[in-house]
Amino acid sequence: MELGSADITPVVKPIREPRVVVQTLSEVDILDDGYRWRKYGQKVVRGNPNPRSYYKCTNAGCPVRKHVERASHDPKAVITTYEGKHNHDVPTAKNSSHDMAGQAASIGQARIRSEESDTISLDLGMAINQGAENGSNRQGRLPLSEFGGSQTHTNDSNFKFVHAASAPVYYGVLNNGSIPYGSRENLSDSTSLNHSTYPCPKNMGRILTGP
DNA sequence: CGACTTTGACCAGCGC
DNA sequence: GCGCTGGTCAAAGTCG
Repeated sequence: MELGSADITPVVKPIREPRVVVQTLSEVDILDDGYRWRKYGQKVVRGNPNPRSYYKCTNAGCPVRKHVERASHDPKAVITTYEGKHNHDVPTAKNSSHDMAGQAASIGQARIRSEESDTISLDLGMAINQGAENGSNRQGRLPLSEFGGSQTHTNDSNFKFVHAASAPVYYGVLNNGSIPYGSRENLSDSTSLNHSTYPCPKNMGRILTGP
């Protein structure tokens, strides 16, 4: 549409699967979102002394992958990047008594469907409240807002702030595969540092799980 | 015994 | 063309 066929190079990124970046404050790396994950790799990436772990959904035919890495300066900030969409139900076969699995199933696969753009409908099975985004405005200092301001193309990528169980979670939906935040360090820097004393009521499901 | 984690090696993409 | 970085694979090991 721009110039027809001169500048556009759509072939570069054939990424179809929506990418969802979830940042949580947790002491554990593995966020039990109800699905079964198999670790298939670990790598130390630049700019972050903490290794990044690669997980795949163990369900047959499920192409979902997820990368888990800790923020460089925050041992409690865990950045989880989901890629793909679960094409199966939550395997709540573990113990759906009173565990996270039950919660996730109960709350229903958080279907993040953007109203602004038909981005994704990823059912992560995590406990996510969509309505929490309007109530909390404290993340205004985050670079996310900056991102939203400068990036007028909300169509291509939108970022959402939601509450997962009650832990501050930043939900980023990428439709074009680009990174919403310019520098990850900024994100991590202002993420948990300011939320050291977030008001966790009582409903902290699993995100902030303690030993 | 099965499922999962760990770890090293290999491959592809990108920048210089 | 070369080197670096990120991502994935596969074999071995560990735990329940």
